[in-house]
Parts: sequence; C-alpha cells; structure tokens
Amino acid sequence: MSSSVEQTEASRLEVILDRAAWLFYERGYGAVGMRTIAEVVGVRASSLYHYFDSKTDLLYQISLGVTRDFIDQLLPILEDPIPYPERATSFIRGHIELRWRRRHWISTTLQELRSLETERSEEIAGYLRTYQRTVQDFIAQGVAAGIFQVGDPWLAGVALLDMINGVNGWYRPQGSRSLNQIAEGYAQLGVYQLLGATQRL
Amino acid sequence: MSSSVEQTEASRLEVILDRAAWLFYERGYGAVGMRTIAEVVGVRASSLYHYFDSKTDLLYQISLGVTRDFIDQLLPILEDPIPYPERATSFIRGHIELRWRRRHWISTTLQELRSLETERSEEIAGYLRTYQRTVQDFIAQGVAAGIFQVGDPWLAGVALLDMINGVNGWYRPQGSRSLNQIAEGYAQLGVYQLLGATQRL
DNA sequence: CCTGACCTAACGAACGTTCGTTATATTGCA
DNA sequence: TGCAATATAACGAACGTTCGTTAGGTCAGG
Repeated sequence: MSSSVEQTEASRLEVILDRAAWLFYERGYGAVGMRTIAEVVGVRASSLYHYFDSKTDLLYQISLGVTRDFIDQLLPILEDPIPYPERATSFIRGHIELRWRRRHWISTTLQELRSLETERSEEIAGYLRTYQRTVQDFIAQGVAAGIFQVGDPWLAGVALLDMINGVNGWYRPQGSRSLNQIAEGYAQLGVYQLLGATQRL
Repeated sequence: MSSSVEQTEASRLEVILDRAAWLFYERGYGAVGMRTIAEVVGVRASSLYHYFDSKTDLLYQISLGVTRDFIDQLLPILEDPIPYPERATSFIRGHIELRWRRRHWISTTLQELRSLETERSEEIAGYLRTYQRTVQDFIAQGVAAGIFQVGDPWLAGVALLDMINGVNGWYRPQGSRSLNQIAEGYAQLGVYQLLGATQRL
C-alpha cells in the first residue's frame, strides 16, 4: 500500500496547472494574475515560484502537456487496422470528446501561443503541425485507396479539423444536443459528406 | 471641392480603431496598454479619452462596427434570386474574403467578448447569433427545396461557419495557395460535399 | 539536520484613468 | 465684419492599484 503511489490523487503541480488553466480559459491569460491563481490553489503567490520559473513557464507546461496528450491519445486511432471510414469516425468522436474534456487546457494553448517565448511557442506549434499533417496524410491515403473523394486532401484536412475544433465554441451541456449526439453527427457529416466516403448500405 | 467631404481620408476615430484592432489582434487585448495604442496613433494616452470613455469602450466600438459590417454585407447574398448552390458559394467566398480583410477586427471581437461589460457583450453575441441563424435557416430552406442533402441543418450550419472561420488561423499570404484559391476550394467543398448539393454537370 | 514547501514583505514597473491647462478652430450674435 | 463664446483636440503630470517577481525567513518530516 504505502510503497505504491496512488493514481487517484493528483500532485500539487497538476492541481495548480489544472486550476490555472480553468482561470485562463474563463478570463484570458492576461487577465489572470499570479495572486488569483495562488488563491484558488490555497497558497500565496510567491509560493507558486517553487513550481514555476515564471508565469509563461506555467503556461508552457499547460501547452506542452495537452498537445502531447492529443498526439498520444488520438493519432494512434488513425493507424488502427480497421476500414478507413471507421478510423475516421472514431478519430472525430475521440477528438471532440477529448477537446471538450480538456477545453481549458487546449483553448488556452491555442489562444495564448503568442504569449510564450519564441522558442517555446515554436515547439508547441510544431506539435500542432504534426497533428494536422498526420490527419491530412491519413485523408490522402484514403483518397489514394479510393475510399475518400476529395480534390484537395490538404484543404479537406484543415476544414475537418477547424470544423471539429469549433464545437467547443458553441456546445453547452444544457443544450438540446448531447456531446455524444454532436460527436456522432459530426462523425457522419465529416466522413460521408465532407470527405465523400462511400455511403454505408 | 471644398463643399464635399473627401471619402478617402479616414477620420481620426477610425484610424484609432483600426490601429488598436491591429495591436489587439497581434498581442491580445490584455497585453496592449492605452499608452501603446496612443503611441502608434501619434498622441498621448490621455488624448484617447477624448474619443472613448474607457478601454472597453474602444473594444466595444470595434466589435459593434465589424459585426454589423458582416451582417450588412454578407447576409443579403443569401437572399439573391439565384439558385441555392450559387448563393451558397458566393456567400462562402464573400465570408472568407471579408473575414481575412478585417481579421484584426473580427478576431479581436470573437476572442475578447468576455472583456466587455455583460450588457454589451450580449448585444454583440446577439448579432453573431443572428448571423449564424440566418445561415442555418438558409440551409434548411435549401434542404426543403431538395437542393441540399443534410440530416441536421443546424449542425451543418455551425460546421460550415466554423470551417470557413478557421481559414484565418492558418492562411498565410506567402503560402502556396492564394486566398482566392482557398475561397474557391472551400466554396466547392462546402456546398457540393458538406451540404451535399447536387453535383454540377 | 537538511530539504521541500510555504510564508511575509517588499520591489520596480506598468496599468487605466483623471486632472487642469492650452492652443486652435468654429460658431453666434451685435 | 469683428469679437466673444464655445468646441475640439491635444498636452504633461499625477492618481491609486495591480502586476510579475524576488529576498529572506519559518517549520515540519524523513
């Protein structure tokens, strides 16, 4: 018992990152001060510097963590040994679900890339490009295999990603459509209309 | 000559709004101070208060101006007495073009709605909802007329808007695709794939 | 007794905003 | 037409507050 770390209890560092991400998501990075972050964690502002070199360092750890999570958890779906349309719908559903569950991390990352130092913002941007390119390559493969029907796989890729990324901008839990319904609707819309996959029987 | 006002010279107010919008677009609203805005205009910070009550008032005028422009310039296209697919492609092209030309105004508006006072942010949000609903109604009409083939016009509407709004996030003038090419590609992709309009002969 | 975790106190800089004042136009009226 | 009254557009200085950050101290647990 005592020799193994409990997985259920989050480390203090993770708590700080998650609560800071919520504040950034709700009010914007520039509008949230270190004192506010410290308050919701339950410490003094100066104590945060025990975990981070600076405010942008805190932002960097949020951005790095969530971009890696997206790559690690979603890109493998595109390699699954199942038919292209199923791979695509599974990916879309997964992306929408993860994007919502970690909206405070990923929205902060996408909106505040410019607030990072050049080197670090380019590192994050690189991860995002990797994600995008992998999706585009997958579409191109599907086209080559005769499964998808699009003239420009690159364009279709950014269109698909912008479409499923946009869900966070308007989805509300108390709305008439559940997230599962939206994910399912977008999966069908994206694969069988946008990507022009052969209609199911 | 002296009796007619020259249309080519922008008023000081318009110059301030446009340059402030650029700064907000590039650095974020919270990261741009009144002194910086004043500097790029060529006056002192205190002089800005001759034109605005506050910094958020400046933001409000940017938001109000650009949301009205979108509604006034693009929604009439959807009422044109031409076939549905042509209306849709024309609208998509127009939206992408206007969205790019005024990216500093509209991106600032969309990202900084929360920085406005409640009443004013809801006024702007109302304009944005009007825009979205009109597009969705247009799609529903096209479906009812048997032109578009989508199961959920509401979902297709937000998907289309998120897709064409996303262009600004990745389009670069020095890239391999011109804005006209992207607009044309998206017009075809959006109308004949996403909306499922009958393929042209 | 050392070290990680946290504290109090304070720093200089920047923030949005207000103030009193001043040139320069524009306008109303005798 | 001439002059007083008003409006416009700007100035420099200062306000109180908040910002990110740092220095140095306390204190419990291994």
